Amino acid sequence: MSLVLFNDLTRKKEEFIPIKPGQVSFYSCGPTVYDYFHIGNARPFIVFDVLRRWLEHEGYNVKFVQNFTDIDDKMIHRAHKENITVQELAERFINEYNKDADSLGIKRPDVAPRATEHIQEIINTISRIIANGHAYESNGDVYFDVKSWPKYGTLCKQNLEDLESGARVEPGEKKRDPLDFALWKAEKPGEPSWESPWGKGRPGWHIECSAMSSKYLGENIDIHSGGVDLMFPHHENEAAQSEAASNSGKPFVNYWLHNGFLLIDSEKMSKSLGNFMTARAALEKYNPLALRFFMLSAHYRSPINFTPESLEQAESGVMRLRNCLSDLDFAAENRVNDSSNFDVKEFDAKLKDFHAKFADSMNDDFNTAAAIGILFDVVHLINTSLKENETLPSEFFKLAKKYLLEYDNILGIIGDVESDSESDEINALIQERTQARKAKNFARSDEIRDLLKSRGIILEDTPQGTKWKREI
RNA sequence: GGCGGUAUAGCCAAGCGGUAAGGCAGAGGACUGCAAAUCCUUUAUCCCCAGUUCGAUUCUGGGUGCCGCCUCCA
Repeated sequence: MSLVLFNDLTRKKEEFIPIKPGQVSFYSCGPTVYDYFHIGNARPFIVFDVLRRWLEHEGYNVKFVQNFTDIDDKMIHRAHKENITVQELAERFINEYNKDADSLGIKRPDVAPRATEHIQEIINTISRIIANGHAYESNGDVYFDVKSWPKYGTLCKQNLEDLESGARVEPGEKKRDPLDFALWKAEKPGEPSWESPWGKGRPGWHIECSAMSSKYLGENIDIHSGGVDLMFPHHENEAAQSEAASNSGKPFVNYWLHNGFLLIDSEKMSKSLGNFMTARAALEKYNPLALRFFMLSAHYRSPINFTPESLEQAESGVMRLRNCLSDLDFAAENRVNDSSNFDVKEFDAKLKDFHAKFADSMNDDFNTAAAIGILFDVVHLINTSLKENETLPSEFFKLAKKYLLEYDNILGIIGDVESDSESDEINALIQERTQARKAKNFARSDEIRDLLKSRGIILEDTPQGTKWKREI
């Protein structure tokens, strides 16, 4: 089965056919770096990270671009409030973004362009739109002329009249039509500004993505992703700008992908409701693997509800996956026997069958929830094999681990179970406990177990001895 | 008002024409000094009402509930 994606342009699942065979140009809307990003922002970062990894796994050469919006109203307000420059604010929160994204196991983009480093490209793009007759200058502002662009509204499936009725004009704007949106904003006192053919000013919000995506990916790109709320106006405007600038008749984007909203306790997250949570705060409370598991346990287009219960469930699920891997490692040290009569061929055949199902799920509009289901089937198969066979051939361990790691390389929800620097001390305590158990000194034995438990180390007694693992 | 999404067990969540994956939690059992992990067993008239069909959770129509977008929020 080949990859099928739900394209918001057509509202249908479509077979994914890249512009250049074997290559994917992928632009994902990044954060506005005025604050820590929140747990709702984390969803697109995580799910599209997984899509990117899946494409790479399938052999595509993916060029993944995710921007930093480092100049806009929010940036200006926040910098003013903190009494620092917009640039200082951006530096700080780009850094914080990278910290949190790294913690969440999100691969860095191939290119992470910043709006303020592409002012010239933005100005060029605007100039082309004006030259092509789809934008106009008005007292130092430049606006996109929506009425001149018949395709406007095709992404969000709205007609101009309906959009018009919902449009509002901010005081001080100099638009010809309420639907027109700013490409360039004339300088205001105390705000950062750049020289342009229309006087000093700064870019509007949408134009940076048009300018930067075409610079790094070309005028016609394969995939563009973001949250559903960006569909209108952001992506609608981006498409209009990009296509009006290139004037090539080619679509800006072939596949538009939008993730569903993350709710907190069934409500939209907002500061006024008091249910706002940064990714940083979530990471202090929950394991990153559990956060990823949670994000990937539902289809990316469905809304998901962030609750303490759902995160606890995710943590339990992650533990089950990790237990399998650590049981496997432990058994690999104690129970290898190449003359075991375990049927490796049959095992391999089953794993291959699961592998095909996993791939089918991922290829079916990137159905990570179903794929995780298959992963649990694999885990169950491995657990049962470990249970039913006292010894197993080394080929069994090789295969089991190969598949688990392959899946985790895409999903990133199992993580590393290797022992660490503390292990010498832990092993010494375990040895002491083993002696105590031999002497039927269960009081001491349980004391050691509780001591380690309090440090997040779980002991498990097996016929091959005591194994330990970390809580997540 | 316009556009759109969604409704599956106690909870989370796939499936979407041939009578329901998986996970979490619970119950019983095996194993264990006790645990933990794991294994076995167990838990669903798929929101309601019509219709299409040999057959619908799955398609169509109509309800109802919840949610999102409609100018700078992923």
